[in-house]
Amino acid sequence: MNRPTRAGLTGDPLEIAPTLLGDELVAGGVTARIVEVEAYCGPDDPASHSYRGKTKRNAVMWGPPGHLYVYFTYGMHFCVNVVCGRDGRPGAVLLRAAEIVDGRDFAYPRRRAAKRDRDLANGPAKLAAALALGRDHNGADLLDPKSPVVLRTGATPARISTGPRVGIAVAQDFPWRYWETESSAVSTFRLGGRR
DNA sequence: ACCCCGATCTCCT
DNA sequence: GGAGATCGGGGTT
Repeated sequence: MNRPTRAGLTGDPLEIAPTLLGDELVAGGVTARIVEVEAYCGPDDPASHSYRGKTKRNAVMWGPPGHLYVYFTYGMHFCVNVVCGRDGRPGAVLLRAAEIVDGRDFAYPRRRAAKRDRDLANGPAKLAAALALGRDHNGADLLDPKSPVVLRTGATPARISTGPRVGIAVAQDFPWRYWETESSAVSTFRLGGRR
């Protein structure tokens, strides 16, 4: 089992994001092969939680790369990001979708609405739910084998597509979303409203 | 105290 | 495949 390096996760989120495709996130008895991600570029990116500076909520993004940034949304869901900023600058890659390659028996009961394998983690909050990730995992070191959630390297997909990020109303011109072209487990696209 | 934000589910077509 | 309902928390005033 290959583990990513801290250096390999340090840099411009736009460069790190596609390299995470094909990697595996392991938690809660489930292994998820990442098939869709989005880059969030800190102070340069109005859609990033870190755009307006450091707060208690987003502090993890200023920490070392390779840690998990977990945020709560819609009053009932969590989404997870891999921190990747260089020199204490905030940056992160949102993990949007994955294929469950191991531990389906754990994932299904956590994803009551999932009818088929590809529904288990074809969205950021679904991914978090399938792996039972939540508040407690915020700040976890993905490179520490003792961590409750770890990352493994996997083969980068042969074909990668890019496009606008999902559901955000700013910076829509930037193709900062990356996905494995032929994966059936990518999320459904929505353009953000407003503004 | 207020306003803004967003992912998923359940129907329905 | 699409539309509408659902909810709690973060940040700022």
